[in-house]
Amino acid sequence: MIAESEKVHDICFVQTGIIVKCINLSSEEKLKEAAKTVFLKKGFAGTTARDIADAAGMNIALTNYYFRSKEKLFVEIFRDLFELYCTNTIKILDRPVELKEKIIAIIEEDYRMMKEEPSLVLFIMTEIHRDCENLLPELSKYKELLKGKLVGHIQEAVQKGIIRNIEVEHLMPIIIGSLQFIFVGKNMHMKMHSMSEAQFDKYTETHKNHVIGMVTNYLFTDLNLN
Amino acid sequence: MIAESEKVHDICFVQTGIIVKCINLSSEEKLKEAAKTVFLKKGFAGTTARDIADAAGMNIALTNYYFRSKEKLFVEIFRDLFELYCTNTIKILDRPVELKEKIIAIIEEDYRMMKEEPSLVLFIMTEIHRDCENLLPELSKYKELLKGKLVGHIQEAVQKGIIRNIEVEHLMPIIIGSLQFIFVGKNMHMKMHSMSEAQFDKYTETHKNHVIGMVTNYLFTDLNLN
DNA sequence: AAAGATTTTAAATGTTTGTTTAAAATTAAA
DNA sequence: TTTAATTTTAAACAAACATTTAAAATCTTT
Repeated sequence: MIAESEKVHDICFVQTGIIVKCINLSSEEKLKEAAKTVFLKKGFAGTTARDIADAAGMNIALTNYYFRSKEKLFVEIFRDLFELYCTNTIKILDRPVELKEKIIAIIEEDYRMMKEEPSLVLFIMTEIHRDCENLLPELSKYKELLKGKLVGHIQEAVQKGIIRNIEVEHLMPIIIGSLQFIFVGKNMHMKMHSMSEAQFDKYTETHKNHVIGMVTNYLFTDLNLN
Repeated sequence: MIAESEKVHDICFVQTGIIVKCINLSSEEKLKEAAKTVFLKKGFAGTTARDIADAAGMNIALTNYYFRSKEKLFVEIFRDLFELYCTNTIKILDRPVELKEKIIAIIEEDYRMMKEEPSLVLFIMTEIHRDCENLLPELSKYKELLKGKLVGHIQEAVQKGIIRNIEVEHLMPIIIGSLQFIFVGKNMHMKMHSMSEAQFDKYTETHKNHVIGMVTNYLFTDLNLN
């Protein structure tokens, strides 16, 4: 028997050598973390209950004991990840800075998120493609949040003539699409140009800078030319 | 019974007016077409042998009779679809027109292809993510073709000062990324903005025009500003 | 029309799937 | 320390899975 204090998967907050707080990840949490990793890698259809149990180092029955079914566990994880995908952008819109600065910050933050979880976007798109209705019942929440925080700002900027007149539905894809595409096709691009992980990191950073230039150039300059 | 001469999907080898050999490909082709549809919709892991047989209206054993296994059939279909994905772009590069015109033509052609097969890009990215090594053993073929046809043209244009100095590895994603992203996230965007299929068509066309403006603007104008 | 080759079928194969069960092990409460 | 509640386990479950088989049906050749 392993003593409680020796169990792995604890998170300890240490300040100047002293353990301030020590949280023992419960079996339920360990299972969910392991499942998240596997689902992100293999998707819902490609993941078996045994994959999850193996990744967590736990018994095959525990998924159903804690989450009742593979699908219920998946939906829980998907909701978390979709919120991560959406709220990153939304919280930036609250910053009290200029629109151009905001848009650059969105791209930078999006880049940071994808660098941390490169398969997140492909995962979300794949699973929505598979089962849109069940996975996005509350999409309108994010939709309203995003629109509410953008529309006013955009209209004001359009009237002032500092930004191109663009529908809000097109603005976000214009801003984030090109960079997210690179991560969606990560494996293809890596194989295509024979890149290592480190080289891919450099590649995406360069690409991010191209995107910042391209997007701001299009939205904020030469409005009379097109 | 339908007479042999009236059957569709026959391929006949004729030499000096005489039928030397006549192969009826109907069942094999029907099966492959049905499998292509199902794989595009559900992916490899989400598709069962029964899904394919049902879609083709044929017996469950025929996949193995004609293609030996579900995976061999899948690989065959994936190769076809990946070629479709790549060669569309490559053949445009042969046109004897200016670089700017070529890039616009690539976007237009890409748009046409995705309108015809909206789930193609997501399918390719998902499957490469799942099994890159097995699915892309001959990727270098397309890589060389693409680079060979672009590099010279780009370098020349850069020297003439008519295009921004950009690495060829970044050029294609800059051109096609933003628009392909819209189709990768088709279901999400449709649900997000409560669009019908017809409305999505209009949406993508508008987006395509934004992309053309944005890309050409970035690549061909104001080179001194950034 | 008969013989031979090919295609299609229904049934069965063994494996893997998600899930359940009931007992064992562990933890918490008395 | 004993009892009760909870967690973990190994085993079993039916259903679904890809694939195979051998017979039936169809087509081609003679």
